[in-house]
Amino acid sequence: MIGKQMNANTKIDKDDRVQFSITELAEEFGVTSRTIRFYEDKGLVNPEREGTTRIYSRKDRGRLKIILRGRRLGFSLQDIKKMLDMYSPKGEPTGQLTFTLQKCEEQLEKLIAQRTDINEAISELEDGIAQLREHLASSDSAADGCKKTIA
Amino acid sequence: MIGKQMNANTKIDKDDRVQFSITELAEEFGVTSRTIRFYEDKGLVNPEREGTTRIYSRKDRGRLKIILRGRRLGFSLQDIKKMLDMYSPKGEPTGQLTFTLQKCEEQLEKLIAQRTDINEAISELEDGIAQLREHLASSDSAADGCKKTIA
DNA sequence: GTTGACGTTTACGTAAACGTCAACTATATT
DNA sequence: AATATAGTTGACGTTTACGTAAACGTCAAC
Repeated sequence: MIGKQMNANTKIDKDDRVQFSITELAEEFGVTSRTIRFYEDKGLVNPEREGTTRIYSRKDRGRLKIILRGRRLGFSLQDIKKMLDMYSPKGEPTGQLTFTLQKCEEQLEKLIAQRTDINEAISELEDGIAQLREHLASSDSAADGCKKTIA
Repeated sequence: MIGKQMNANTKIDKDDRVQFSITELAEEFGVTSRTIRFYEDKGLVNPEREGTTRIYSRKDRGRLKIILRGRRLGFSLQDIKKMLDMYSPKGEPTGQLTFTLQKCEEQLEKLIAQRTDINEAISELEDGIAQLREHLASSDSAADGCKKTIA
């Protein structure tokens, strides 16, 4: 196995690790190994191989971290791939930074717009709930009022 | 056509209409007619037919309104269907009201959770953007810092 | 020498909410 | 009659991010 220990005097402590197996990373990041392989399919990671088995370096692990953060922030895998791709050839990261910055700003706007929508929806729902409660309180056969609340 | 006028002295003004064509409703609600037919496929509306042509009553129009509001509020078509279904057999709307109320409360919670997530994402993004701007301001070959910001 | 844990590939399945044809019908106008 | 306009059905396509078998390899442990 990769994740245990190489031999008796190679003491390796959790975070100084150099190699990781797919399930280790999967567990660490709370995803399935299928997910990680999927990211590979999409060209987001490229671990070494020992035979057919994937071996992940710390760089790979870092990329995974970035990928998952990107997902949390709502980026598509495509966008994340672009950011990652533009990053790798070192030298002039300005282009990449600009690109990433732009994507971030776009995403920020999207999120703000979403928040606005959600806030409106929340208000509407709160109103609707209040009205539903009224109807339930005075529950006779006030069937018509419902139309005007939610459904 | 249905939407124009029946004859010279049947003057019908926009909102007092009794019948609507599919494209009228589509335009009014900003969806495509395909969408409306899709809702029918899913059992959410059931317009009359004149031959094969769909004729929408004001009730149908009302249902559409509800459907679209439901969508805006983030309900699934399935949920909307249930609310609508439970409503139709008049008599004791209490069950339906309770159901709808419950769904609304669930949805409200979901939305609040979403808002929380989005707010966090927004914060992260704002921080990230700020850092990216810094890096771009002092753009030498500070390629390593990027990892710690976004990508 | 078998068990079990872990790994692999290939490939089809899923969910939601429609979009996009294609091919046809019906009505109305020119 | 021919064209224009609006409507219809049916079926397949789209998107995203994986899930879920199937069928098999590998390696250490018991």
